[in-house]
Amino acid sequence: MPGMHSYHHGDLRQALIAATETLLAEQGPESFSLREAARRAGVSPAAPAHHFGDSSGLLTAVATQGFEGLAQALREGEERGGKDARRRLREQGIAYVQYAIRYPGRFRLMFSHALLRKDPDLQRAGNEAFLVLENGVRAAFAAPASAALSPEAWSAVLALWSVVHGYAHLAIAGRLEPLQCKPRGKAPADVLAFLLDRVIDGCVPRKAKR
Amino acid sequence: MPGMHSYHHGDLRQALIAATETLLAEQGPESFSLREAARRAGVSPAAPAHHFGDSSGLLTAVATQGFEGLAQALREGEERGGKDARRRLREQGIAYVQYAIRYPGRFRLMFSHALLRKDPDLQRAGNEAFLVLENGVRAAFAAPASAALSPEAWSAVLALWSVVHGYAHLAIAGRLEPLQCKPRGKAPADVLAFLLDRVIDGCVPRKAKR
DNA sequence: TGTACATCAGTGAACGCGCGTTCACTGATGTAC
DNA sequence: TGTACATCAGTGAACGCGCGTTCACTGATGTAC
Repeated sequence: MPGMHSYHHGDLRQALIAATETLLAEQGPESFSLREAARRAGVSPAAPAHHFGDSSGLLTAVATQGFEGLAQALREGEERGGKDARRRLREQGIAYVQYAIRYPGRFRLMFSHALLRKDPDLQRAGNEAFLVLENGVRAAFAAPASAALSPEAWSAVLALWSVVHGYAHLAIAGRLEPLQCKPRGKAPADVLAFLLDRVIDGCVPRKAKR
Repeated sequence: MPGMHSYHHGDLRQALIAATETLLAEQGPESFSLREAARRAGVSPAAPAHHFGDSSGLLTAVATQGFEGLAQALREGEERGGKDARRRLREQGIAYVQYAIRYPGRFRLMFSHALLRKDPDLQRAGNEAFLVLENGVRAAFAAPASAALSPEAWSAVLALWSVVHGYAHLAIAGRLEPLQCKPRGKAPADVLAFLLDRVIDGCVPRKAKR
């Protein structure tokens, strides 16, 4: 019954995840505390243990959802790129950076190895996101779905991941703000798009053989 | 007099910085504690306050030295590249990643905005490192030292910084290990060099007009 | 050269704090008969 | 439909911990005369 105060919460699991997201958005993963999350969810400090074991269990669940959301964002971005494989890669890259900037705390948590458990769900979600990129490059190299990628294709995967990951971190850390006045007359979004096109130029063949 | 136990330490300031470096190497910046640093330096918990004010003061001093070391490493790397401007850029990028991998805790601290003070020395040291990259790109574009860089050149600066920064973070976070078996027959160092060359191909003109 | 004194780096005890986790418990829910 | 009981989500008080910072102090150093 909604609105009722009851001894049992109903969906404390999701409520704790939501509270954690709020905390991450406010202060980042380093200063997260299990007690504060419980407080935000209106529940005693011992309650989370029933659902997540300990602090890292809750954070791992949040990071897992984070990777699922990232994979989804990448797929949507890719779709926005239309039919051209290289254009699809560019849009996927933009989506990666936008996701990181929109959810900086969540994004940083997702790569904060020390705070997370080794967990099969987390691993799966991480791989899922990575596969979107890998398949995007696969398409751009016109490589068959089952075969191993060529060293050049792997290099493209790594370069693209590195460049969006680095750009995202620099943006989140506020390192790009002092530079944004320098390339005059370009909106920040255009800067990233142009930059990605240059990297793709260098790493992905313009004409894939069919 | 060396070896003497004396009421005054002699060079507590550097000793605390050294102790902090040890802690950073062991556990990363998140779990740094001022008390532990004092303990390692063999000094009471209140002593650091005399030299650094508070915790963030000490960390800021360490980060400042870190940026100075990075700038130095970039210059040395660049030198290793010989005369060709594009080759120099590549070696500079390799040096960036190597520095991050060699000192992961220090490197992460340097970009942990929340732990550091706004400090003119820190700012200066950060700019110094950035200028090494900017000047490297300037040379590759054959741009005069005083003029503003073209949008294309700025894009190259951003792309190169992003790619090495992202690669470094992914490597530190252990995200690249599972991939290292995939591009068969390439040593990790060669992978990075090849990747950087591709990015430089895309961003930096092959023939600079003189 | 000797003495008085200011300076200030380092002491160590104490403060209050928020934390993660434990524990015996309580009370709502759902199932077996 | 009603009753007994097992289950288990959530309570709230308590634990011990390490932390950053404060405070009045102490003792070595260096300078003025």
